[in-house]
Amino acid sequence: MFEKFEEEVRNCLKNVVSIDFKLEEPKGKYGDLATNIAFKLAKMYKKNPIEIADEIISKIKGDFRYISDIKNINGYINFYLNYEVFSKDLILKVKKEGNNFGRGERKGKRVVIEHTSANPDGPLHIGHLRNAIIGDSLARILRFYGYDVETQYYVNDMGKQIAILALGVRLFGIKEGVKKDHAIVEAYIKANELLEKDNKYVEEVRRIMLEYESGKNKEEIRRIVDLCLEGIRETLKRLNIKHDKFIYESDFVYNGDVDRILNILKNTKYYKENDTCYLDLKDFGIDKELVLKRSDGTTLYTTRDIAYHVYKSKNFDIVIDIFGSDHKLAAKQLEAVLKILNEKVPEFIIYEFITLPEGKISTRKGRYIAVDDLINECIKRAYEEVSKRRKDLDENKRREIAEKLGIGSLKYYIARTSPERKIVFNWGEVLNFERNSLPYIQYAYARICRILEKANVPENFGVKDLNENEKSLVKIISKFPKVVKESAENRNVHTIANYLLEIADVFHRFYNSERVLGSEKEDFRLNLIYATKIVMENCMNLLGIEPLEML
RNA sequence: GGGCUCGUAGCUCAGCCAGGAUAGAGCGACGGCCUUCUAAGCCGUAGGUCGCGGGUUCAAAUCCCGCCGAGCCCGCCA
Repeated sequence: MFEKFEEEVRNCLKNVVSIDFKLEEPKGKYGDLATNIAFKLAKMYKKNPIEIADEIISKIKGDFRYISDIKNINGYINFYLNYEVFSKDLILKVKKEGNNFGRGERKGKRVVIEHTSANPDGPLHIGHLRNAIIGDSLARILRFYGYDVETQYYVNDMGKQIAILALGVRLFGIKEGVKKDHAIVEAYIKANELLEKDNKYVEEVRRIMLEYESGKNKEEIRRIVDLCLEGIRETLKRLNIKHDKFIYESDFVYNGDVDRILNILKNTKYYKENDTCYLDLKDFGIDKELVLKRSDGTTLYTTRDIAYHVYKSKNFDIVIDIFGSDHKLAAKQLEAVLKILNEKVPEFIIYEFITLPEGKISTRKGRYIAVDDLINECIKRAYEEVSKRRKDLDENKRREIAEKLGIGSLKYYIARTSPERKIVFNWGEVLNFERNSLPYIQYAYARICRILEKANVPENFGVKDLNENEKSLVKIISKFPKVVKESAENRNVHTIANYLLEIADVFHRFYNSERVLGSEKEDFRLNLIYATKIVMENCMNLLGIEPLEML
């Protein structure tokens, strides 16, 4: 809605000046929108910007719905919002559109987002979590913005690590009575230990790999992989993260795609052979040669990944990959190869790692925190907190709140940090249930729910003489569509998370000094907080976090 | 050594892409606010050479160059 006000300001300025200008939101006690256009013109005409601003303002005329006043402050032209009319329009719109408020128009474009894609050799750990949360939320955001989004989990069910896993399962079996992915990783870790000790197992792994690529152990390995995925999916389900499709890497070998693409590449000038087949990508600024086939003839992860990306390129308009920063080179290589093949280059969302205070995460060495354990710990801590604060609630209710608050807090913590910032994992920070995190947001939401429980939101309401707290609330929620656009177009998730926090912040302030029930403005305020509630819900939906009516 | 990313208050971060009017939050510290819609809240005080040095500009945390510091990558692993 705020964009309507912007549009009005932009249009009236366009009628007066012909150069490009930028609108900004002043921070302090200035207008609701301002432009520095007078400074730009002052330079061009060598005149005082204050005079120019006056001149521009005098030329602006017409009937405006949302502009109530225009003032020249030190050369900045400030536009003031007509809050009475704007608030009414906004609230009516939000009420009418409900959970569709802020939704973008259909773009008619198919987007594929690949995320999580953790190797099926063990449970998800804290590093995968960031990938999954960013990917899932981005999918929700782009869908809401109007794209046709499909999410895919690329299952790396081929290559050395899977051969090692197969060896582990052959030798040690899969423990019963344990969550499948956790049982699988035990065999995997043991096999890795053997490999370090005894060379004969290295040869064994090589043989499994060779046989597998020719299709020999297909069923055996698929069974192990699917078992592990069963566990991973269970974890993702608890996190409210869903993939539309699971795409198996090995399928690109078996269906002939990999060979087909290798043949195409063979006829390019980049293709080279010695013991191996590789691409020389120096023309793309990559010194490192990209090996496509080992000397024993087997393909590599990258080879198969190229085939996967060609498939995505052919079936979608926009390809988005969520990658850890350790995959930056791989991304660059992939980009180069896809250019050679004349296929769509993906947009890479690169995130930095979450590290443990004691060092790097390694599934192979069993040094990681499983997401399952993390979730349980979050819920446990949330439960303690809820129990402390809500002794009046019964056990079941407290457990229910703790479950949602614990998982939501974890997701929120990761979603709100911009991806290029590395995170050193710290229980105290992740599980901060005091202020400024999800509980703070949920608390604002619960406060709204509590008021709305006690009164109906009247259909009709008058709006007049808004105070600062009311204005702030109106303004912040009116920006939601704009925030969605920004978040979607920049492909970032933390914008939404931070915006949601801002709404909660503004609401808490409002709540603290303005009475809703029993006030003279009860009708208006009920409508206002109801609209706030809807916008908060819409935000939480984009983050895959369930709003809590009570905490 | 080369490539990429990050460096904003004691700590954790937003703002940087699309440069503008006194750089925003939270934690921690100190001081206030519960007979009224949940105090998981609100208000106030203290705390900043926006890593350092140049440049572009009327204007730089934001753009450009150099340097310093931290992280990641540079496998016939994935």
